[in-house]
Amino acid sequence: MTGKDKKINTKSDIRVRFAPSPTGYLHIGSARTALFNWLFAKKSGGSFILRIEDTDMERHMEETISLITDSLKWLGVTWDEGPDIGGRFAPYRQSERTAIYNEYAEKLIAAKKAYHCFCSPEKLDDKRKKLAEEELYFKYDRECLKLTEDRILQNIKVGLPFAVRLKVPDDKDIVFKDTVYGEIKVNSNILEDFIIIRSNGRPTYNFSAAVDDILMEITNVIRGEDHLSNTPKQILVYEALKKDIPVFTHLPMILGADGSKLSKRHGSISIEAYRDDGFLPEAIDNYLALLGWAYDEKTTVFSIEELIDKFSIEAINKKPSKFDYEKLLWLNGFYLRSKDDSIITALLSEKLKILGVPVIELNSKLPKIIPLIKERIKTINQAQEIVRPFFFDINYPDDIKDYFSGSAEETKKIIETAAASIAKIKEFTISNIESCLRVLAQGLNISFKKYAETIRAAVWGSKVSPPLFETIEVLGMKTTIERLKQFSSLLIDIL
RNA sequence: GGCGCAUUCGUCUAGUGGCCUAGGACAUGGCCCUCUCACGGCUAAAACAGGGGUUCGACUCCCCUAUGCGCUACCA
Repeated sequence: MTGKDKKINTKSDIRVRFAPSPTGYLHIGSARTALFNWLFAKKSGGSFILRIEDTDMERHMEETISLITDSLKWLGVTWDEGPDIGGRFAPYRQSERTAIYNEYAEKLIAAKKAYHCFCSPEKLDDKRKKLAEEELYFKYDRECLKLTEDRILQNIKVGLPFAVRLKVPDDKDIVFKDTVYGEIKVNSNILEDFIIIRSNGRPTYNFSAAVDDILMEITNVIRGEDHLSNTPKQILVYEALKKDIPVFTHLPMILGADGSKLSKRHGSISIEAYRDDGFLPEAIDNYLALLGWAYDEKTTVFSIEELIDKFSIEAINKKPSKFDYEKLLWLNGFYLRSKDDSIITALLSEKLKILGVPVIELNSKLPKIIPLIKERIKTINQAQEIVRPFFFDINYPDDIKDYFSGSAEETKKIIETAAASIAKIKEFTISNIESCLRVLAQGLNISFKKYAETIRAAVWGSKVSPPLFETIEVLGMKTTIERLKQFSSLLIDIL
């Protein structure tokens, strides 16, 4: 309405959460979910909560928690409350909240909205299988709902293991409005009395997530579309507890290039892997934002600030998207090109140090090298490859003779004249190297194109290289001449 | 099987009944720049899943079909 109603970047009561299960690294899809939650929180001036959903101790792997938090931090997704920093509603690990879930389950039992179930998983399984043979679907038959109070007490007393089931109301339409998918209506009859507390005392997902979202005062639930079908169950928990439901926003899935669920078959799917492969976090963030969201009809590049500024839940679309590695690569290259040389230098230095290049050599060469390769790389790892001949001896490939088009005689002449003339250059500058080589080519009446391809093969061992004169300048007179001679002797063998 | 959701160029998408001869980006082809490769510029090819309605008019609304995906666990 009026300007003062606009609440951007001021504190608001909006509270969102990212709730990963620590079963592995942070993958693409989860990262997108985290990003959208974070963008929404930033945009609305709300709080972003990190909660670890580790209720299944068998699947849970402790080490992966730091894997996930490290990746989030790398992406720039920061949290206001979480397991490591605490907050008003601590603890933020569900494994530390078992007593809370049990307390709420007890309340529900007392209110006759949930009940003890002594059926063993094996027994249930048998029933399921039997019905499956007739192509029928098993829905829990409420056997334990019929148990008398005395019987239940007796069972508990003798130590019979039990789970707790939520009593799902009969024939009730569960309706909610998803901000992306619109109104969703499901009849409760298709739902069984699902388990909320397992026989080991731990809650199941649909219960712990709902309870925590209530307790942590989550206002907006933003998560993957795979949870859309679970939402009615959680709403039932909200209703049983007499609480208002939050605003639900489900995000379309991210699929592999072939349209199937994104998996290792499709290449790297962990954020960690992209970091190791030399991607920039801003490129990943930007790319992820484009999956299921668009600002207008032409903009594709967004800085984090622009993303926060322009992001809106309303603009999220419903269509599942396929992960396009090529486009990510292009974006990363784009960001790399826009970066200050010093940033690329720092990133590349790290990689090169590991390969054993002395820091002093790095410091002297890299400032000259970066401008030469900046427009030729899409990742830092590609930079590492491209830059190799500047730091290590080269091996000529077996098909090296296909790299130049002249005759053996001609090639030999080119190499020899070059070696002799280059050795005489007084000041080893780019322009002196250029004029030296151009004069040589002219003198031999050879096109410079052809001349250059031969020199390139000799000093770089490849058909492609960074710009020749600049490359030679960085290599230095000594190395250049050594390579020309090395190449020359090789020529004798292959011609 | 049941329930739910989706369907615009190869891919990400714009499009909310006439602005659409459907726009942009990546990828692809061509041209230019050029010592190679890139970068950059120009340019080309490329889509409304199918069938019914509704309407003067449908990419846009409704129905059906097809296809895909998700949920249907004492996984999350």
